[in-house]
Amino acid sequence: MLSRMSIRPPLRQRKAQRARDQIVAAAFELFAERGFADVTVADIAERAEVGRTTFFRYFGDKQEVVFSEEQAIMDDWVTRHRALPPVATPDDTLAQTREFALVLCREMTADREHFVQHERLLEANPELNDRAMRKYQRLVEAMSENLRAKGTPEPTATLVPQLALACYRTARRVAGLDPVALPAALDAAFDHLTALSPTR
Amino acid sequence: MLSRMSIRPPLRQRKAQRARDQIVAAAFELFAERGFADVTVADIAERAEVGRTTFFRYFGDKQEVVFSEEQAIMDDWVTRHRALPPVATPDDTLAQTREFALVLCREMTADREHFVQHERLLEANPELNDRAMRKYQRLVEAMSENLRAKGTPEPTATLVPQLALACYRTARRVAGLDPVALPAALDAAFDHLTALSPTR
DNA sequence: TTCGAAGTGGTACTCAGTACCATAACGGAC
DNA sequence: GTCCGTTATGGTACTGAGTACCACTTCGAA
Repeated sequence: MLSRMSIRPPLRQRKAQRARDQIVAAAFELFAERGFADVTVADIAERAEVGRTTFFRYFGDKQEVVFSEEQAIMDDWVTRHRALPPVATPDDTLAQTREFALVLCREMTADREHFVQHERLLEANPELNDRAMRKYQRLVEAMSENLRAKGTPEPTATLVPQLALACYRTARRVAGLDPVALPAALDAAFDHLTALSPTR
Repeated sequence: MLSRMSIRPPLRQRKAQRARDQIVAAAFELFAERGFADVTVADIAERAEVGRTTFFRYFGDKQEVVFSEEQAIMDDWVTRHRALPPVATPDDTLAQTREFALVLCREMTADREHFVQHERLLEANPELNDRAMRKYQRLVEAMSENLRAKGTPEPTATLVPQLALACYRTARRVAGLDPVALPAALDAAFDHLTALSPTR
């Protein structure tokens, strides 16, 4: 009966999800203990009680496991961004993007512990930072794609999301690892951006 | 006599330079033939007539050889940027950065063949693109550091170079691989940036 | 219960990157 | 030129990521 009411996914899927979760949990435990570089995929697989092969069936490479949660979140962000109403002028595009970026920033720092841990992991491992940049870049490109689909012309469609990223990086630098200060710093960065004028 | 007049570096250094050049040449030949992924370090070493070990003495990893020239150029850029006169306002900082970015952009696309080949290589290999982004980021951070050293306060010191990067990426997207169109597109991106106003 | 499909994990491989070391080449001294 | 300390070289051997392959198990639907 309960199984008829709640649409619970088939056993196959639940098992897969459990394996995935175990791998992620094992990986983060080990990374916290020894650091990313000193943990082998075999270590993770062993603690997660799966085969080494299985690890690679769930994650393309060792780095991906670090971003396993981010991916779903970003997909959600892109979907929500697509649902925003179209805007007419570049200024409105910037305003809308700014607001949206602030929401993302707040969500991203909502779990403060998690945010700090994640950022520390990236700081300690350049390869991970590279990968994170790629993710950000993909997010920004997806936003540009959304804007184009809603009629925003170039170069605004590309430029404005890139500006948002520039503001985020600025905020990230100014606020450091403080998850509370970050949204405010992002807002401030946008203020400084819009305060710039075409000197001469 | 000639050896007394021209200050030619000791044999050791010249040999090292030759080995380096051979490795780079061999690597690019092979990448052009088979693509980055299908060339092993052993292949490169063999064609360059050096040991595999020697390759890693000159380059930290396989990717670094792709950026071997860029590194020296970027160092030069940073030095020249440091030598720029200090400016007082954020608007002036933006204007100076804009001008500087345009110069870099022109230099970067001066050798059109090379530029196109390099960009194609990056497009075909995400890992290389990641690394390139790291390089750009480092350049931007160095510029921020220079600005700070010359008294530019935060967040301008961080924001403005990041904005320049945002404009570059926009230009790169709009102009595609066309090295001639790129500087103009960059200039246009800056125009659009400065045309934005604090709506509402 | 049975059968096809899909997931699992073991074996074995390639290749990047590192450590180590014996040997060769250099450069300054005489 | 000869000698010697220093440094570069490249060979051997190792670890670990990532891939290919495959026999075996488990699931799900009939």
